[in-house]
Amino acid sequence: MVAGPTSTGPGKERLRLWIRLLRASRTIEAELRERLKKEFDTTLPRFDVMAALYRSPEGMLMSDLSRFLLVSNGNVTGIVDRLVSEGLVTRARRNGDRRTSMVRLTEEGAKSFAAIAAAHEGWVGELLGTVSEDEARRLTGMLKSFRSNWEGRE
Amino acid sequence: MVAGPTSTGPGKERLRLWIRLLRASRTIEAELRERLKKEFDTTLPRFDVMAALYRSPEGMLMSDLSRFLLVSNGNVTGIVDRLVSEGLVTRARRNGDRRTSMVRLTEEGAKSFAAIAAAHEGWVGELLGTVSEDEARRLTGMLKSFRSNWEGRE
DNA sequence: TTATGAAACTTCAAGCTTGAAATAATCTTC
DNA sequence: GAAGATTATTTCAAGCTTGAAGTTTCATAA
Repeated sequence: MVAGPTSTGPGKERLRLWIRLLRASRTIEAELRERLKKEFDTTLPRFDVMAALYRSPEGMLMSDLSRFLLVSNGNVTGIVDRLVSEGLVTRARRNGDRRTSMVRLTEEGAKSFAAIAAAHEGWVGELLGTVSEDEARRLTGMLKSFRSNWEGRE
Repeated sequence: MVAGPTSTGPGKERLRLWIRLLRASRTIEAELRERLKKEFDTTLPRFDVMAALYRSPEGMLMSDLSRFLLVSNGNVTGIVDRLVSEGLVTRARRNGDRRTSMVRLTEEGAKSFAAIAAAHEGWVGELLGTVSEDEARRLTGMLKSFRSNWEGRE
C-alpha cells in the first residue's frame, strides 16, 4: 500500500496519488501518536473520541461516535471503557431508550482535552509547516470535494 | 483526530487540511481492506509487504521492510511470519551476516501478488475516480514536496 | 398482546501496532 | 583477542481494529 505502482497505464496517476496520500498521513499520524504518548500519556483513538465529545456537550451515543469516527462499534466500546475507567468520560443511562447511553466528557475530561488539543493543533501546524496557508486551503478543497462525491455511495 | 478544529487562529487551515487528509485516507483504506479480505482473503499489511518484496526480487532485510513501510521492526516480524506460514515468502539465512536473513517472495507469492495488485490498482482508480488525472498529478506534487521537506528531520 | 424483526450495544477471536526488553552476531578499540 | 558498543532481529504486553455472533431493548403488526 505504501509501495509504488507496479505497472503503467491509465490508473497510474491515481495510484501514485493514493500512495503519497497514505505515506503522508502515516508519517504525520505516527509522529502525533508518539507525541501524545510522550507528552500526555494518551493515544490517538482516545484523543479522537474526546475530540468528538468535546464538540457535543450534550453527549453522543456509541453509534454516533462510531459513525463519526469511521470505526466499528466494538472498537468504540473498548476505547470508551478505558476512558471511563480513567474518569475522563461517563456513560449516562437514558430513560427513553434503555439500549443506549449518552457518552459525555467529565469536567476533568474536558479540561484534559482542552490542554491536549492546544498542543495538538500546534504540532499539526508544525508538521504541515511546509504547506502554505493558501496551499492548505486549496488542498483541503480538493480533498473535501473528493470526500463528498464519494461518501454515501453504495 | 478526525474531528474538526476546536479553535480559530493561525494553524487552523493546516489543521483542517490534516483532518481532511486523514478522513480521506481512512475512508479509502477501509474500503481497500474490506475488498482485499472479501476478494482475496488477505490483509493490507500483508499486501504492503508483498508489494515491497515484488519490487525487490533480490530480497529485503527485515529492517529494510520496516524502514520502507514505516512500521516497527516487531510488526514486520509478525507479518512475515504469517506470510511464511502461508508459503508466500521465504526467509533465507545469509552467509555474510548471521543476524540477518533475506526475505523474498516465493514463486507462488509473486504470482499471487500480481493478481491482487492488478485488482488493487483498479480499485484505487475507481475510488479516486472523482479526481482527474491532472488534478491527481498536482496533488501528488504537493504531497511529494511536503514529504521530502519533512522527512529526514530529527 | 405477543411474535417477529430491527436497533443499539457488547463480547470475542484474530490480527495489526508500538515501544521496550531480550538475544545474538558483528564491529571497534585497546 | 577480549571488553564494550553497535546492529539486526525477535519477543512480549498492552492497546487498537474489524467482523461476526450474542444480548437486551424497542417497534410493529397481526
